[in-house]
Amino acid sequence: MSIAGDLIRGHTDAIILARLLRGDSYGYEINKMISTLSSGRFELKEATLYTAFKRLEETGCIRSYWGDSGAGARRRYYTITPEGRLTCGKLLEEWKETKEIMDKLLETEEWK
Amino acid sequence: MSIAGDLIRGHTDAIILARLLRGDSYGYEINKMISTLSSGRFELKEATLYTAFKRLEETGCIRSYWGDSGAGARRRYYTITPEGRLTCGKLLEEWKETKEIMDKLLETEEWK
DNA sequence: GTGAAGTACCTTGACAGGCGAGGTACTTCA
DNA sequence: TGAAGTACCTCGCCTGTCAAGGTACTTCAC
Repeated sequence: MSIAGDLIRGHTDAIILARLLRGDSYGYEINKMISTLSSGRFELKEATLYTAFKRLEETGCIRSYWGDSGAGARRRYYTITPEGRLTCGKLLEEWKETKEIMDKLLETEEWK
Repeated sequence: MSIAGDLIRGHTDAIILARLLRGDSYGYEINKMISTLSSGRFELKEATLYTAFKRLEETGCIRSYWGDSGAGARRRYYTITPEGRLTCGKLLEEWKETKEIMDKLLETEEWK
């Protein structure tokens, strides 16, 4: 089964920020991580990812810099900003709440 | 805190179908249920709701009929179809999976 | 008897995020 | 030499959400 994009819509920022909380990273790696951690069931498309980066940078949640790549393709690294940490905390909180509420709404037993 | 619609995007169909699994209902009531069960933190907008009904009816997941309203505004009731039950099961399964994966992706501790 | 508030439905058009498709550029290895 | 992997990026379409607007009926307070 593959999970459609709309299911994680609104959560991509949270995923990215949570990853950056653990240290700087770059697009390709983050994409790989998502795919790996989800055993290939989630897959953020590149277009989606880079749009998200742009959005997050514009809102001041992350900053980017070019890594010095002696060999191989150049990488653009991203760092989370204090602003981003704040946002991330909020999004994590929201996810927790979303889960709780969704579980309540999807309960097929007992109603009223 | 209020949960933006994008957070449940892609899950509205599941919410509606899960509700109809418990018996026929109509738009206004479903909306109220969502608002009540979530203590006002989720709120499907009417436009969203009716768009979803239309979509679900077009895909054969639900069927509608006008309730005989002796008094008060007329109500359009919705029934879940066998097809809808199937879809609902699938969506519930997907939600479970989404939760697991999201939790893994949002873990801020341990990476690698 | 009138006007607000509640019940109940519906449509239109704007907007935003995801993504398919396409592109660039470099390296490694068969 | 060319395929496959790493790594970046953009354009334009599609779809779901929602603000705003509308209709129509009932109840209840003033």
